[in-house]
Amino acid sequence: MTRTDADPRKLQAPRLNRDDWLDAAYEVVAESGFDAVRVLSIADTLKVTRGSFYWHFIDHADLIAALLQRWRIREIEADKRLQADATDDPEADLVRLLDTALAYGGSDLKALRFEQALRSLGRRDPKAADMLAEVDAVRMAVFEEKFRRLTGDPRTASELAALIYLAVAGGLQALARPGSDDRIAAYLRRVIADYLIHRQAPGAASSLAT
Amino acid sequence: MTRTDADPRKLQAPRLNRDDWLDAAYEVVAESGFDAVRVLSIADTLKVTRGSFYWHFIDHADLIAALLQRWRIREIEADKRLQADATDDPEADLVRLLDTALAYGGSDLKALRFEQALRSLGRRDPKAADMLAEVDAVRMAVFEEKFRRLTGDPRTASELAALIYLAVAGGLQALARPGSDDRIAAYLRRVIADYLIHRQAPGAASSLAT
DNA sequence: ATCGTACCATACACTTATGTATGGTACGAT
DNA sequence: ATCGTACCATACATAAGTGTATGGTACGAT
Repeated sequence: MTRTDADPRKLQAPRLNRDDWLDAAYEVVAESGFDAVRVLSIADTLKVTRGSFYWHFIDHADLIAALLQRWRIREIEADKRLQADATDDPEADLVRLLDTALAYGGSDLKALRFEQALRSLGRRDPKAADMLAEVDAVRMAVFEEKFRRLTGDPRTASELAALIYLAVAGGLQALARPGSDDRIAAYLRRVIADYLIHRQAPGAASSLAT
Repeated sequence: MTRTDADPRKLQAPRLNRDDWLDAAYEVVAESGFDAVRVLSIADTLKVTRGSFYWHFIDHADLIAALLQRWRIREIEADKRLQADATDDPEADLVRLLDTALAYGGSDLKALRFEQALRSLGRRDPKAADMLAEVDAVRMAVFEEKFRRLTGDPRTASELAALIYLAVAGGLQALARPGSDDRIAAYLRRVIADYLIHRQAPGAASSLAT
């Protein structure tokens, strides 16, 4: 009754762990980018002093590294979950994958903003760039597998997967803007479904051979 | 002979002007983002002290604002130049526009990186976001005008223009990565030319009406 | 020749950030 | 009951950055 009220959920638990700090840092990154991650300001929002931080982390770089690692693990596991939901209809799977990808901008906007900040970091930090490349490859592989079962040609499959990934990335960039339109997502969905999944690009593979 | 050698080009001119500072800041932004713009470090690379800076600028915010303004003016003028090169063949114009846009990632990589950093800033700074929206609108209008002459329908034209812009934006994001492939640009060019310019999406406009 | 102005250096005050060292406290285990 | 440990506060040292005030210097104009 004095301090640590035995409430079921931590209401204002004064004691923190490593993940609490990571969560708070995650918010800052999604809001203002990696360069805005300050130990001092996070400590303020957590209602503790920096003494807490230097107990859970060795230094500032440790925080950033842990944040990247946690993102990496979670994203790869999310893709594993997506691949587990496969049916015997690759076409339906592709549409479903596209839906989840495009819903990224609507449902989990914070995660999208974090990833954008991470891509911004990746242009300077090689470690971040490597992680992004790895996660990108894993995600593309999900699309690629569907296309391979759909078309048979592995080369066309990898190219189509890359193209979809690029278009969705560009679309999400726009979707993350305030005042963005649902029509963009709808239009992207339509065009990709019509052209890439159903019709395919005649001679697209050979055009790359040159 | 003592100091200001009358060489045709400024070799190591000790005296600077406002644009020299803007140029140096531009480099920093393209390299490490807006958050890395330090008056002190730029003064070091320019081989002067901060006394020079506070002569040409009133403060740090002034530098950033001037940098944004200069970018804005230049981009709008570049688009005016593009629109001036119009022929009577909107289809050929579109292909040419696409070429210049995709060459963006290859030829002027520094400008692309600057713009990426600017978009990263735009997620926090409303002024930067406004400028980006304005320049985006101007660029899309260039595509839009071609599509309007090509299709006749203004609605389809604006939607096609938006889609091309998104796809190119996503593609450039990937093209800016080290070890990126020319094949991505080639493939994007092909798909957009085939599908959007030549064939068009049947029923694409009506799909957006719902 | 000097005089003003444009440009820069120097020195100071202030703020914000990191990292470290050390002491304090609550809480479960024994 | 006390004891260790996990967690946090406090205090200190240091660094880096901004902004300001003021003095210095080169250079063209007259």
